[in-house]
Amino acid sequence: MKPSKKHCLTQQEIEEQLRGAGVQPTLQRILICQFVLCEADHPTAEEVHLWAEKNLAKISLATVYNTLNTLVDAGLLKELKFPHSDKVIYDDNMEEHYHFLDRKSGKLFDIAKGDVKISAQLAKQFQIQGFDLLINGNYQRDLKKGGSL
Amino acid sequence: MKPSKKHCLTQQEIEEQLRGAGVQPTLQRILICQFVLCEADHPTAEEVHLWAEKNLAKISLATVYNTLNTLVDAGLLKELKFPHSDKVIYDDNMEEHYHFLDRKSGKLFDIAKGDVKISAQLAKQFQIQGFDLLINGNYQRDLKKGGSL
DNA sequence: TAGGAGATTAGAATAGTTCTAAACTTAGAT
DNA sequence: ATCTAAGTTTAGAACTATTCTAATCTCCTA
Repeated sequence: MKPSKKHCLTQQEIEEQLRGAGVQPTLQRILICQFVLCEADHPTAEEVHLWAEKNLAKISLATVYNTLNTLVDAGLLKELKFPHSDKVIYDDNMEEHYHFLDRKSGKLFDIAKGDVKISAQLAKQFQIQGFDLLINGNYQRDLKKGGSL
Repeated sequence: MKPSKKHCLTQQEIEEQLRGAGVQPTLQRILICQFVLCEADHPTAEEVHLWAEKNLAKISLATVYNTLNTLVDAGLLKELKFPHSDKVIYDDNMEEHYHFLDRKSGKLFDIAKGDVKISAQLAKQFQIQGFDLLINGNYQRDLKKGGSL
């Protein structure tokens, strides 16, 4: 069972990433990066705020939004919106990719672009520049024998 | 140049459709159906409201929302949400289909399911039930010689 | 150790939609 | 024609997610 944390970064590394992206590495920003770049999985602003409140005595919701927007502008985070929710979802996977939505849990999974083939035969008026694809269905963990539940 | 109206219905036919779907055909509902089922193309609630105000002396925004939700529940209309806008968009095309978004104009086009082939090679944990696909790009009208602009 | 740019903050504002509770309309039984 | 009950419409309040505003705070540079 591998850990679900994608990539753990030290505070140093986060500071460097921020500075490299032209963003002043303040306490609040470093903390939020720790969460959104290392721990979280498709969090909403609300989830980031909740987490930040636990890990930083005092932080305002406005700062959470400001920071998330700053990170998006700096190219460290992607902003996503899906039909099943009105909340913006943040994704630190900066590769172009698609998503799978588990209908039961509402949980999102990244799907590599290479795992899906899309071919569209459209009238030539339609000049395709990109696809937004949300696959929805059922995520069934522990399918293999000896699943650990 | 064929008219863009998809299917024109008489007031009678609309009343029948409503009754058939178990919805009382009130004046407001018939009027709104006239617009969303016959005239409009992917309207928002706001657009429906604007149109309704012009064609019916007095109608409240609440009624517009109530009616649209009633039509969705009755299976006469689909509710769509896309990442480029926070507004719900209504679609009277009840076939399963995809959409094309013209980046410049923000205009949406229905894309028949058969015009697009999607094949996903995912781990078997992912049991696919459906795809939400938004193709985005450039809609270039008048590509053929003799375009009428 | 003062100046100033930039960051943070609380709370107001905004947008889109839903809720509430009262008034109105309608359908059906008489 | 009349009554009643159920269903519809309405204005405005409420709600949710997010952005804005303007004051305060921080901290780099000189």
